[in-house]
Amino acid sequence: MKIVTWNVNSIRSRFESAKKVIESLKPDVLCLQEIKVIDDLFPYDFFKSHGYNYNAVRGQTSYNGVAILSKIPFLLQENISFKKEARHLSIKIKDVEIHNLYVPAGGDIPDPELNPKFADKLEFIDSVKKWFKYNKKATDKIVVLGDLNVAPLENDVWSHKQLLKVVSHTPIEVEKYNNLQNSLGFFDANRHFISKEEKLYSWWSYRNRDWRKSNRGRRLDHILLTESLKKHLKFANIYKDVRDYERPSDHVPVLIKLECA
DNA sequence: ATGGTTGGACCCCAA
Repeated sequence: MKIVTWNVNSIRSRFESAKKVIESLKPDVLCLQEIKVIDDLFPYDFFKSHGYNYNAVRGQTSYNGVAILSKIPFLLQENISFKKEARHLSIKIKDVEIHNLYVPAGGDIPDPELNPKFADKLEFIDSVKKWFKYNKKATDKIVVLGDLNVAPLENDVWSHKQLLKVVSHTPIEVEKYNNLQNSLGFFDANRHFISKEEKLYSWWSYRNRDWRKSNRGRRLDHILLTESLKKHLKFANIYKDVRDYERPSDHVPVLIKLECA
């Protein structure tokens, strides 16, 4: 089973990119964030025409919004609510739960006292951590993926030193992120295959003339798995070339292959 | 230190 997570930054602006992503990566399950559309206006037909007959959409106008498109039937699970914002969707395929998350970006000022958006971000990560701790077991087969908006490792950003006070890589966020990761002993699918010593990004700002040349990337998109899925994980990759598509999202897709038991 | 760009709604906000 191939599972992809991708922050599309508006699905209605991303048809051409999405078509190419679907045709090249051929995911069985496609988890999207920042669809920026209400449920009624979601492009269900576009995905059906590409073989995704099963969908779960939790949209919102203008901001946020998450969706899961699947070629395989699934069961819709409980969603976490947070200030009426559409940031979580979860499904179950066989005995594997998939949780699609869009963590708040958190604004610019890395101080929860001065910046309510940053306070919300910390609170959101905390509440998700608690939710997993109370509702799930470390022995469950769980995939947590999405735009988690935190680059936890030194080599998840282009300059650890220069980003210590930049929202997405501040010590307080990384601590919250690690607490979430440790809640059920999740491991990082991409770092399972690529050493922590190696630079690895999934996002490059639009505000660069040449994203590839400046290469000031960050790894904000993640796939975390509980230990019981370790033996099933066969492959993980980040598709950097998608950043060069026409009208690209600022995030690129991240994929894992799970060999089912 | 600042500004750079994109998307979606509305005459600016969030990323």
